[in-house]
Amino acid sequence: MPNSRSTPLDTTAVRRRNLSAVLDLVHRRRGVTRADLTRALGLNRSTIGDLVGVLVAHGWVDERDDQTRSGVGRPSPLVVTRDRWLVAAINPELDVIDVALVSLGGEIVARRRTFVERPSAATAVEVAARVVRELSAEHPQATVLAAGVAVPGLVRRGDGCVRLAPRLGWRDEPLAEALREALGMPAAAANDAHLGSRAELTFGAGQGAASVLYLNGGPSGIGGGIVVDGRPVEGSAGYAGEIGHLSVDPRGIACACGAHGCLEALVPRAALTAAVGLAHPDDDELDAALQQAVTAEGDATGPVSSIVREQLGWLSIALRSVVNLLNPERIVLGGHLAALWRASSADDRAASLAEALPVTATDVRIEVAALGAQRLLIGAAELAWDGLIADPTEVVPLEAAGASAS
Amino acid sequence: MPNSRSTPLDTTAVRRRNLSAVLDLVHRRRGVTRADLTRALGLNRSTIGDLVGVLVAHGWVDERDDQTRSGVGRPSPLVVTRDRWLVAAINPELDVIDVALVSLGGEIVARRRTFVERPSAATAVEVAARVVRELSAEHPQATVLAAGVAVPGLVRRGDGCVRLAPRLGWRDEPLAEALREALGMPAAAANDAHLGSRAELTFGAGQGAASVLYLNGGPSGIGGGIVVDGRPVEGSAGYAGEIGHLSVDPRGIACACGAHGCLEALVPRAALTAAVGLAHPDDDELDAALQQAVTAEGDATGPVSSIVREQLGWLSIALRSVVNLLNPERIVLGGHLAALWRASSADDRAASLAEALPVTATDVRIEVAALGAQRLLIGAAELAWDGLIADPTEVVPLEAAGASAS
DNA sequence: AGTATTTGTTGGTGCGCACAACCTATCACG
DNA sequence: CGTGATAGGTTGTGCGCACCAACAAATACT
Repeated sequence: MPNSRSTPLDTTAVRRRNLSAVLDLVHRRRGVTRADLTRALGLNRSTIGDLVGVLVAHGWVDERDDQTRSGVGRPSPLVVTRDRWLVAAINPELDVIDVALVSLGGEIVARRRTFVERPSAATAVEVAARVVRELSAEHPQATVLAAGVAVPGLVRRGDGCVRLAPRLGWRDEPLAEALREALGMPAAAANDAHLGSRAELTFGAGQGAASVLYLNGGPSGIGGGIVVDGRPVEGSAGYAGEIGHLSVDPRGIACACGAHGCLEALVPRAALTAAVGLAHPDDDELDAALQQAVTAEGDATGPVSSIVREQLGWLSIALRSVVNLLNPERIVLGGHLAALWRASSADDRAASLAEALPVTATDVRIEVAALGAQRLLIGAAELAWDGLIADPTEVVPLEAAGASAS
Repeated sequence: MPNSRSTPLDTTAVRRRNLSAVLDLVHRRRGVTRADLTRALGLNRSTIGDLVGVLVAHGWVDERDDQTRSGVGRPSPLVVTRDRWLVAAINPELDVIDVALVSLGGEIVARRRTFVERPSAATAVEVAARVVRELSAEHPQATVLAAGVAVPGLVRRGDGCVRLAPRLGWRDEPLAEALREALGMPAAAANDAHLGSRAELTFGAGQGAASVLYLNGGPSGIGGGIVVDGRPVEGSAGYAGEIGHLSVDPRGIACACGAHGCLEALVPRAALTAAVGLAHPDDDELDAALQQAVTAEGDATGPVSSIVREQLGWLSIALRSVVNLLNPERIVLGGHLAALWRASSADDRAASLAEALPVTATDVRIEVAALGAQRLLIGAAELAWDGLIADPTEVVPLEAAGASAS
């Protein structure tokens, strides 16, 4: 049943939701006092005490004294994340399969990069499953409960089927299902830019904002993630956020997607790397080189500055459209778009939203992504955490938690 | 607290939510059997019986035998909307203030159009309040509980302040507040296109879809409403949905907003009315005249057909961008965009999403708005219903309902 | 040391929903 | 036209959960 104002609830849903709300807050803040929880959630002190007790019993969190705090009144114990339960985060790329174990609070506990040239989906699943088992064995005190995959391509909502990943040459691969079988645990897959935006929203440059627009520039194009009222926008089938294929110039050059004048065709990373004369820089190297080149030129008419300026111009047109369309609170730029932004002059940056509607544009903050190279793994972990945080007592029966917890 | 996975609940929230869910379903379907409710909401039969009983006691709904149904088993009573409680819907326009009383189920019970040339906000509030009282007096068996206003302009989220309504010449008018005071009841205001999209979503061409993109073309421009996963997208401050100010051609002509190449600058209603030689046609007249002109020409190179074709071209560019960005399930076109769509050739229509990403474009259904001239009033009523349906027992104490009912 | 302040703890209360058993109304079929 | 099957409303019981109020504990201020 779509578009209903509210879904019905039963009595057990109350407990589930409240446990979930507490755990979620501990997750995003990595440490909260019980007093904080009562204030933030508006529940009764005794209720919070009870809920935290349940989470402790199930091995999700620990309680300990809060040294740092001071002030009148009885000190409130700090509720902190624990490494008893982990999730696996997986990011298959052109020549490497990146796997990590991530704890509650989004911290990477272990990470291993395995080099494989253009893996098939089957190979990727196999390698990922093996590495997850290896890393898991190296952390015997912890248990991995679920997995999330960040895929550079279009992933169908619901079943996590990769409809198209041009960079990897995948087409209609039931990735999440295969991984679920190979690992014997819940697994989910989603577009990498979507997950990047989730990571930035929860732990990075999007923190505190309710509606965020995230644009990431990579070697194969520009992807994006949209967050509205705190919820990621997936679109009806999961393919939302393709900001790279916004039409920016109807008479523009052809794009790999078959259309003309797409943003990603007009603002390619390759143009920037070529301008600074680097073959395969990572994002940090590109960022540094661009800044250096622009300062060296000193003048906005220099060759590198001109390219930066031209690209920023196209980006501004896209930003203007999307700002008018979605009225976001914050825009987060990642990858080469971050480098482009930082290399642009203050004037050009200030002018980037000059053509957007004033009421909308004045309150938008444009920021550079904060999470760097771990972004996709953290985002993939968030995806895996979703189901667990939504129902913390279902996934981990009390006996299991009690049995191996000292 | 923004972007949290779930908000906490208390025990009373269960009742509230379930009452709200039942009432909402009756509202959108205008008549549901108790058996339907049990199935749709997944609650126990006894619970549904109880909830319906409460709604009946508070004067929201009636129960009566369902004549139409047939089949084995005990017949289930039909839960139907009642006219005991109404909301006021208000739509101030350039030269008329349109006021209606709307019942649960979105049906217009009474409507009065009052002609006023370019009213100030104060005048509009005064006239609206007077007309609401008049209509209210003509329906003594009913009570008006809340009001909603559809404003042709940018309305701030939260307080319903009209930041800018160029057509009316309003600027920073605290409309909702003024109306709340004048009427002595809750009042809310929102952008007219947003409310149009809500009306189409609930009762019109958007029914059944969870993510809908709505574009409406009027004499003063193109507005839009976005619905994602069943929820209207307002943006951080309420100004989302300005599809008319999507950049479609960076070298295009200047728009009233100060930018260049906005969709609404390139697809003006005036061009179509001029092409068919009508001065001030309403949407239906324009639609009929366009269809007639195009069929008369027979040929795609005729003058009217050319204009239609050119406008559809620009519209297609905008649709392509937004489809790639939001992956909607359905697109609903209203006003002159509906006329434009219907006057276009089948080939041109089929080609309109040719440049969008195939996975996204194949499942999009493009439809023409279904609700006609009542759309904005129904949408404004929806806005007013929001608060009432969210908490049906709070607004109407039992005594009040019992006292004047029966 | 005494008081004010903040917070955790405990037992009692109310309430909403699930469940099961029972009752009722219709249809189908011989 | 009666009997069985089917669908669905009705009633009473029990459980779970959050709230509340009073109490206990741990700090800071004077």
